[in-house]
Amino acid sequence: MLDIRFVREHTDKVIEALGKRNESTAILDKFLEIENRRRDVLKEVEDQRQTRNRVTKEIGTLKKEGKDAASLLSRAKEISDRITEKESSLRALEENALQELLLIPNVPDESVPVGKDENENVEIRTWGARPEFSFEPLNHWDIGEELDILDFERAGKIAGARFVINKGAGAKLERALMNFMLNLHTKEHGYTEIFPPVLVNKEAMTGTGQLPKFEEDLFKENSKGFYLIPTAEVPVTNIHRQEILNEDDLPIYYTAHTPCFRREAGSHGKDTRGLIRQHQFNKVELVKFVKPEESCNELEALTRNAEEVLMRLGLHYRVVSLCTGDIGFSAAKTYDLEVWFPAQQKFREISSCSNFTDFQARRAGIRFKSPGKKGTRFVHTLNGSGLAVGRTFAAILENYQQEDGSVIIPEALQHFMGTEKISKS
RNA sequence: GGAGAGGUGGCCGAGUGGUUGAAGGCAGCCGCCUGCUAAGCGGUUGUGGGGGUCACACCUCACCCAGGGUUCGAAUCCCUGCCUCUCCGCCA
Repeated sequence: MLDIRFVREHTDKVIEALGKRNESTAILDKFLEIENRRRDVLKEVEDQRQTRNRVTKEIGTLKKEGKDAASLLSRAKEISDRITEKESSLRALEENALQELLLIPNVPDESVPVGKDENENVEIRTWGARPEFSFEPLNHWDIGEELDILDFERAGKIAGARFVINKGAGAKLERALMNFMLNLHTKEHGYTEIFPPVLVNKEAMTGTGQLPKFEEDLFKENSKGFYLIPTAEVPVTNIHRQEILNEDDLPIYYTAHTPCFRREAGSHGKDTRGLIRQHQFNKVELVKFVKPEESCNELEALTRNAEEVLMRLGLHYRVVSLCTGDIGFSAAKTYDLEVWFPAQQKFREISSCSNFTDFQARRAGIRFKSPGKKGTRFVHTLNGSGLAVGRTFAAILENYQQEDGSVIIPEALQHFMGTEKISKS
């Protein structure tokens, strides 16, 4: 969420940001109206509390001296009643103001290209080259089923659409990818491995910005009100919720491998086949907590860390800077990594790396303190996929498929797979 | 699931319902002192909001797990929730 004072004092900037995002300023107007009333009532409440504190103290003194305080008592009672009344309307205003504020998106960074939708995203760089095939390359789901390493049909039987069973070498490849990615990030990129809960509470979901706006994207557990995480960003960022970190502890780098769960409501008919859009998928996530002045550079570094995975797997990809109309609600800036899918003849998102500036930190109350200095500041949080395992799996099948139906295992993975190739058994 | 105990500042730890934002200790910071170090002496140190200032100063409100309640007044009393710990049972 944005700083209340910033919204109040730089309303023009917020209006501009909403405009760039193609969003109406209606929420802002509503927020400001409530906020102004809140401040008026707050002033009244505080003035009256001050009076009450004075009278109350006097009563205490009189009682101690054994004097009569009856007249003051009735006056104090009167004031208190009035305060109680005002307080309840103040509480309502505070709650309403917060609810509106939670719906206002982050302000895009200056460097983010202005654009309406994904068509105006800007390609930053590409790596590698499209693989050449002497035959018509197959879709990964056909390859996977043919090799008997992916089973969508039976997954449908036990769970439903948008689920998959990995089998044999398919299960092993999934595991190899997770190990490869985690090893790279922990051993070479300096991230600390985390294995967090995948069921989280409402506060955690609000902290990273999934709630209240995107409830329909989430699976909710009914008996205790847990939510299944749509990304490890949620539990891992919330590790430090409501904490004041020491400046010396920053930056903090975490990586986590978790299953992710998404309702995919509103994407009926999109990517109905294959691994691209599943209700459950594995992902290795990168999360950073950094000082504000460093978050821009940290985003570049984080993105490079994710790219390294693709480079080592020898997968052709490009980096795209999302335009203002396409960046996520909580993000100030986002780079998407898109990997080449030969069968579809297009680049598909495989990682999304974002700088959330202080937007999540303010929601989640993650601050830091400099030793010897007064006050605290909000950290900046960043995260990115490093990478989505299912989509990486799919990309490997498609890019490394052979004419005989087998799939070559990229060298970086061979050690984890114990084999150079997956063939039909 | 059953039975208990407990949640106070960066940490430890006090706290008869009325100058307690909170004793004391530790740690930190600033001085002083002592060949150096250690010790010693004095002072100082929470967070958030509102007002105020060029900026300080300063004024004020709130905060002793969270949310309600009792009261003129709550860290202190009552209720609910959350979390932690111990014992029993169950369990991967």
